[in-house]
Amino acid sequence: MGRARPVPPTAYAILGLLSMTDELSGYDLRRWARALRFFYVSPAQSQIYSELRRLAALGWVAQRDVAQEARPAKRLYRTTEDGQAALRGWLEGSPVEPPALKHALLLRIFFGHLARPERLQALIDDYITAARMVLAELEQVRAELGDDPRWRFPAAVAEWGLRYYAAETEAAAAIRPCVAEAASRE
Amino acid sequence: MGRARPVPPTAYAILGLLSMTDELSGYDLRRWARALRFFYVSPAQSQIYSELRRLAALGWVAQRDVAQEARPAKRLYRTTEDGQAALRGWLEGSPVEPPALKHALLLRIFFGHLARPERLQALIDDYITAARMVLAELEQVRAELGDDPRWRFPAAVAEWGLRYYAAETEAAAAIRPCVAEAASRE
DNA sequence: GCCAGCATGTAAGGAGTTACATGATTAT
DNA sequence: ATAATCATGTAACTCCTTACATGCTGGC
Repeated sequence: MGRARPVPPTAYAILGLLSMTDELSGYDLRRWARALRFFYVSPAQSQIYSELRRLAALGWVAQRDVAQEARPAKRLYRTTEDGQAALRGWLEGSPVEPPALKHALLLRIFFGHLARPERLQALIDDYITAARMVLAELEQVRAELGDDPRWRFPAAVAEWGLRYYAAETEAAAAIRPCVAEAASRE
Repeated sequence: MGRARPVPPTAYAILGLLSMTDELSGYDLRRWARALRFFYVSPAQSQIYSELRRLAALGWVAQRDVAQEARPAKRLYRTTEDGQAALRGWLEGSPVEPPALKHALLLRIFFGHLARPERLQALIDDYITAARMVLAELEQVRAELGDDPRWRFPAAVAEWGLRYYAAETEAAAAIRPCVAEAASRE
């Protein structure tokens, strides 16, 4: 019973989403997976389907085909006992990867010596605007989750996210003058 | 003169590092690239070499082989005029990708209903410890950069990083009790 | 004797993406 | 008319990673 090669986090993410619901199609999952976008790259549609096939092959999800009138047929998935056990094992036993961040704005600021300062400031301003929009979204998400114990953990993550994006706007605003200083020099 | 397919950000990152220095080998770059690790996944050694070959093929860097006694031969790279122009074009003209985050801890907390609360708390504690270590590193980096105008932009990024990781420790500490609350329920 | 450092490179493969294909229904 | 929604799936490709290969020098 050799443990096969490790399953990627995205597969666990999909399995986890299924574990919080009853039965979902790949199409449904695409919407659910958007909930991850604040803290985890939400997978492409094609990947959702391929991960579902992987999970089915592992016996971690069960599938059921449902015909519909006037709509394409659905394939509904739900977690199996093995799937729940796999998720629990992942949560309890596997090492947590360090967060992977690719911050394209910071990459550009890092090489800011080659840009016009006004351009950098504009990029920072755009970023603050975008972060504020995420904040607004997250506030709504947080409100929708309420204090329903069923969504306690997503709610905790949303609260983290609120702090996260608030800190981003503050950090962006804080370094904006440094870039301005560079502007007044050249 | 059809614009070929876009060059990945990592290539610009390497080009940018070369633009801040005189001449570097792939081996040297591996160390320099570590500076990116706080805000951008720092590339694997093999990728550094392959990106350098790509940049050389584009004419954005020039290479020069240097024989050494008692050491393997070096291949030193420096940016060309075209390379500088490409970097400037990237900074000024190309759209900034939204930050991509893969926060494995938050993914696990999101699915926390399947974990023992003590486990989640331990994960959070580990994360806080790790974030504090990053903070210590960043403080040192920031101190080393000083107020040398040459490193103004890296310094600004380091300051962003200090806020970022401080916010992470705070967010982690803030949601820890929510997880604890779950513990007292079950 | 052994490991770290210097220095480059190949091979294999996994994770993830975009774009395409199909086709009916409903709303604008 | 046209777009969005429902619903799944394939093809091609890129990015990036790990592991391996090579080999000399210097310090402990």
